[in-house]
Amino acid sequence: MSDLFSPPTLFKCLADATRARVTLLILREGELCVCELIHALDDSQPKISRHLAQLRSCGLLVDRRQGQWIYYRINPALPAWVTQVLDTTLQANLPWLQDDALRLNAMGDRPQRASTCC
Amino acid sequence: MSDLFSPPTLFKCLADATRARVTLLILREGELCVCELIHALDDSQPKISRHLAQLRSCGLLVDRRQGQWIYYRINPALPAWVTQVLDTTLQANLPWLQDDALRLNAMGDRPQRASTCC
DNA sequence: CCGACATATATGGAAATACGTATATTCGAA
DNA sequence: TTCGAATATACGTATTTCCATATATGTCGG
Repeated sequence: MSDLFSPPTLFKCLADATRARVTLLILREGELCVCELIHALDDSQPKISRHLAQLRSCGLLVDRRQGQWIYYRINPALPAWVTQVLDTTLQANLPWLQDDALRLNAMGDRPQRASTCC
Repeated sequence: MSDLFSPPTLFKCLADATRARVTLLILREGELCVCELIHALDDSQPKISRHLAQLRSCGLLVDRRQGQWIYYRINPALPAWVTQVLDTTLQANLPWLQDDALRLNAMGDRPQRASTCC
């Protein structure tokens, strides 16, 4: 069911700067919640949320709720070529992501993931 | 100078079905002229031409004129990651391209490239 | 130079997309 | 069950993108 990806379908998901930044930052970090993304991208909540919904509905991202937070990560069931495209793009564009990554790291009060606590 | 490619810039170029088909078919075949693309995609001349202009102006394709024909190929000076994204996408989506490839192969009177004659 | 062919561009309108603002939903704590 | 925080969605609008039609440009053969 992850073979709904034709090339233009995938590329449309990533053709918007906000969606590309969100996707690559999540790939880099493993998992991020919405408030972390809002902070890292320094953008409005509805804007981030709308783009997350789009990435979720096209199958690139999956979410899980933990308490009041909703965490997004790359869909682990993605076709191999999609994963490969994302990896290649991330590795070659780390500088492009740097500002977002720095803002993320500078963020205080980041919520604890279940996996990192207890 | 080929580093004008941020991720969303590249993905925007490929986010349209016509442009993705053109790009991947050219990558598969090495070089194609406009009339071959029109035939392979079974689409109108202005439509193909407009998308070719877009792919050329964003730097993905380069063209050369030979007589009355204009041949397009992948820009050989592309950043490595872009080439890698294109290769990965092509290899995993050959079935998606098959109809276009079949129409191309079924085309009679294909113009001769300079490299293949003389 | 002229006509035929290959390709490119201009133009106007339709459809898709993105955004800001406002509002709804969901959860946890009290 | 009410409040506040986190997140999602609705709605109206501005912008972008795509297309079809018409026209322009450039090349070749005569």
